[in-house]
Amino acid sequence: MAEAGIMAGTQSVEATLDEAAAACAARGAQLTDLRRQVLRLILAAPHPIGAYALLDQLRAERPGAAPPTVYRALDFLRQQGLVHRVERLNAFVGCTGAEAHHACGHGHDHPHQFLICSVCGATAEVCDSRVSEAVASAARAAGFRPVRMTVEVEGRCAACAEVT
Amino acid sequence: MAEAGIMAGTQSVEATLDEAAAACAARGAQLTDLRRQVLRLILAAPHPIGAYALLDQLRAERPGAAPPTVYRALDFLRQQGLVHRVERLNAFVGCTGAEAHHACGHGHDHPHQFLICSVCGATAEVCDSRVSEAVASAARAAGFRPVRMTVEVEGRCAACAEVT
DNA sequence: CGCTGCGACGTTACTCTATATCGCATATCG
DNA sequence: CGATATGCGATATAGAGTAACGTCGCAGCG
Ligand SMILES: [Zn+2]
Ligand SMILES: [Zn+2]
Ligand SMILES: [Zn+2]
Ligand SMILES: [Zn+2]
Repeated sequence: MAEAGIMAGTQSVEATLDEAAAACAARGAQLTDLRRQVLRLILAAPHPIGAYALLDQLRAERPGAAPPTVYRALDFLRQQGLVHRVERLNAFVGCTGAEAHHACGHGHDHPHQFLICSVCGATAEVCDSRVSEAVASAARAAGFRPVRMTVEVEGRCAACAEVT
Repeated sequence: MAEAGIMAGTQSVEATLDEAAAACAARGAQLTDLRRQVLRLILAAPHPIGAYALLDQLRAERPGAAPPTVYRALDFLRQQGLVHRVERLNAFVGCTGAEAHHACGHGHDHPHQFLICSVCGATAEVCDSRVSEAVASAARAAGFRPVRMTVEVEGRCAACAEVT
């Protein structure tokens, strides 16, 4: 596990961006310059990043940027499964589980879980089918028809747990 | 408005408030008038209610109320396990799983899951230990030490699923 | 060519959510 | 009595998200 967000050197980010552009194109969508810039900022951030922090950084390249600018890009990136929203943090993070989903045949709106370290802020995405099935099963047992689920765990990451 | 599934009549609300006051007292905390008013509003609401909707209603009885007024009360009520926050909705709801937790020996910060109907807005709290254990187990498998978890499922409740 | 529809983006102006402070009153204790 | 803690009123500000409208560029078409 390449430690939540600390991975991704600059090269790797650009490579990911190219892959993302290809994936979008394959679905008839296009990763425009703006969307690419926003995705680059998210991937370059060490941790989940808020919409307004994103906006501040974006303004360096695009002075006219306003909240709708970044939110529209975020909506697109989320639809494409390139970015997830961390509800507990009101922040956004790049999807790091794509390979697994492709292997499992999942589309671009796949079930996932977040492990959020309350010490260092690192956030890791995991995709445990036992979890998603347990949740779905509990929901159905209550007569509920599940569509989307949010599973976020707060605690201490491996690195921060050692220090204790 | 008993549509939210597990609804409480007005009498039941007052009874719940008395129970809550007793539970707080047993822990050395006090359910003051303000906190009681806020909890009453939450329990009387048919659905999870936002902090500012709460504030509007609170001002009817307490004209000077301001955001910190309601947020302080909410913080207290959450600490006491009387109220939960629904992250997906930025809203608050009364705990309806208290009996189960007492039976299980859980304290006042118990693991729970929400089923949120995207059609009618009804939100049900369930406490499935298989879910919380599956999540905790997945977290530990990643070297993570879980402390608190948020599990929220969006979909259709039994009533709204029938209509299809 | 001009017309039209559409998607992406710019721009303004808001609403809603949440927190930071400051300050005052009371209560409780040594 | 002073000292500390809690509850709460009041103002201000930060952060998150949306509505509404306008503009530009481009594809399709008569
Ligand atoms: Zn993902
Ligand atoms: Zn950590
Ligand atoms: Zn509960
Ligand atoms: Zn429903």
